[in-house]
Amino acid sequence: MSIAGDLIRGHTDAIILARLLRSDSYGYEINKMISNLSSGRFELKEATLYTAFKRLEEAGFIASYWGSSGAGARRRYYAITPAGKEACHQLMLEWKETKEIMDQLLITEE
Amino acid sequence: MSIAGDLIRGHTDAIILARLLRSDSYGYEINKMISNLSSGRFELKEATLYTAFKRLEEAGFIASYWGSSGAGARRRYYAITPAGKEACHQLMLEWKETKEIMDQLLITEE
DNA sequence: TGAAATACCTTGACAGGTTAGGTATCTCGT
DNA sequence: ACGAGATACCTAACCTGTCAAGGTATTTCA
Repeated sequence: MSIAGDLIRGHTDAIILARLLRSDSYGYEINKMISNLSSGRFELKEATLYTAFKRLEEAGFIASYWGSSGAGARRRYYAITPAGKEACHQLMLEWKETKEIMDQLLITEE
Repeated sequence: MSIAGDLIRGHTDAIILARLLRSDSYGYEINKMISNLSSGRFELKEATLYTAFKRLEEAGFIASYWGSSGAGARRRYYAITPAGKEACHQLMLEWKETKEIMDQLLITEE
């Protein structure tokens, strides 16, 4: 990955929630989506991902259920909750503000 | 402040170096500049600021000297080094890439 | 049958930010 | 003269999210 995790830190929850806003999904797939959407430039480490799931579930922003596994390894699916949608919206606003502020702070001309 | 520290984490060095690219300055003033440039929406904690100075100086990105204090409390000025300019440039590119990637990752439409 | 992909999870260490203190000087109003 | 508030610096201990490194189990395909 070309972008260090610390640069994204504080935004991983937003990333995950944004993915679940589209549809229910499971860890492995979400990680692939993130890799694809960033053209391979960013990838969440598995430990980070699962820690985030735990954090988000404890916060009530996502709920999990085991996929009705007919074939393939078992999958734990996650669904975003109403509170999670609310939080996602909020986090996106914060990202917008972070961008504005950072761009201001990095200006070097008069 | 309206923006949590974790959202900026990993970018404080870039912010400080960008300020010193303009001119030498000292801790208290840099903090004021950051507050002003962000319209009061972001403020580095003092402890964060001074640990960053220490980190940047140890990395050889900035150099410090005591201001010729005629009046007022003593001030420790910081100047950016050539290596610091290089690092600043690099960090700005990383910020640009972070923005691009994050914007991709937060898209929820098709 | 064995490698590679899929899929999940945990533990311990680490780095950077925060909390909560501390010191000292200068200015200004009363 | 005195106290409040601004200026200006610094540190130790803690908190939190990420990461490295390990683990388990199943399916696919050569």
